Amino acid sequence: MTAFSDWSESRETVADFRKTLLDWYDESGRTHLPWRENTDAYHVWVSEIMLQQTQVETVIPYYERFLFALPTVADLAVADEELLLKLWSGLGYYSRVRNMQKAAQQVMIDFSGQFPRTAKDLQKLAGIGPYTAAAIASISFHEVVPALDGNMFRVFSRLLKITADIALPKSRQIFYDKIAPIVDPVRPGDFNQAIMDLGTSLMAAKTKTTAESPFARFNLSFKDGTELDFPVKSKKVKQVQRFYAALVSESDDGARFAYTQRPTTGLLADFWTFPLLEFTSWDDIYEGVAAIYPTAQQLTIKPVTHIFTHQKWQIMLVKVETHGSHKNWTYFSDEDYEKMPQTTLQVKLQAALKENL
DNA sequence: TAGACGTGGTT
DNA sequence: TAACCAAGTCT
Repeated sequence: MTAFSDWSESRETVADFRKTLLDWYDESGRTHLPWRENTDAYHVWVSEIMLQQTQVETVIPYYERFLFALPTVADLAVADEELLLKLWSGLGYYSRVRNMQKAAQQVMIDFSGQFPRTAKDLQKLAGIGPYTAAAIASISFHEVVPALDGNMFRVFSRLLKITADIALPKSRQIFYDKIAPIVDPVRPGDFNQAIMDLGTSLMAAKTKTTAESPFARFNLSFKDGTELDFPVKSKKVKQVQRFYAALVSESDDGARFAYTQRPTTGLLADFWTFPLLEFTSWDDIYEGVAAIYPTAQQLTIKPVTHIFTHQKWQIMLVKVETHGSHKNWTYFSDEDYEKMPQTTLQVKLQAALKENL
């Protein structure tokens, strides 16, 4: 092998890389993960969806609970949405679980209860894109396809100094074409999982390769000291600040609080929260609330803050007295509230309320 | 295609 | 702290 040169065309070096990777995986891979104990497509699917943009440690308890409550795809297909959202509460990206039920119904109706066995067909299911399709196809059905996730982009961009911008969708094909011939034809699922483990350990985002690494000799960017320049990634989203008053309205008997249901589309779709009034700046909130509810009392000194990917919310809890009915408000007792699926945002608001009542 | 979509952890 | 990262997909 010539230093500083692309080895992906060399049959010998590719074979060497596969063996090095799989030997390392057998020795150092995270074989103890619950979803690696059973390669049944349903199990792999549930884990892959949960793991999207979500860390392993967070997922484990959710995964165990979900599989216990819904052991088969048939169970998922007919489950109540409220149960699904309960099982997902706090995990985020709630469209994932809604799409999972759609996909389960597709499997039952369009595929006679059997998961499709190829990446191409798996992508027909709701919520399954190119990454998840390839992961399931390779792990459960031994299809020889690369599962291109953030780890694989990073690992191969460094190994082969691929400069395509991973923020651009069109770059996926460039990576796919480069990596597909490298995937181990005998153990494609293990190859993909090994790359993920590699990407979270020896080749994590801010980790630099050492000369002792078994992958140093394959790493072209390590050889010329440009490792942390990869992957090339352009897009950046800036966070928007938003300011809210969360209205705490007790029913006449003092036993229940008012809630409103969020719109069916968009952020936290369909979840119930305290009624929220938005203001353009922090300073407007006090006067703004007082204008509508003259007897309003501020309940919190510091606002509750909640950060989404693209928005930062600051919410002040305000106790209000209302006269007449608010069409969109519903009063729930604590007992009924506990039964409903809740987002982390609402859990924070509720906790702040209990502390300050 | 760029932006929306949750949450928790790290720097 | 604000920004960025973590097993992406949908519109």
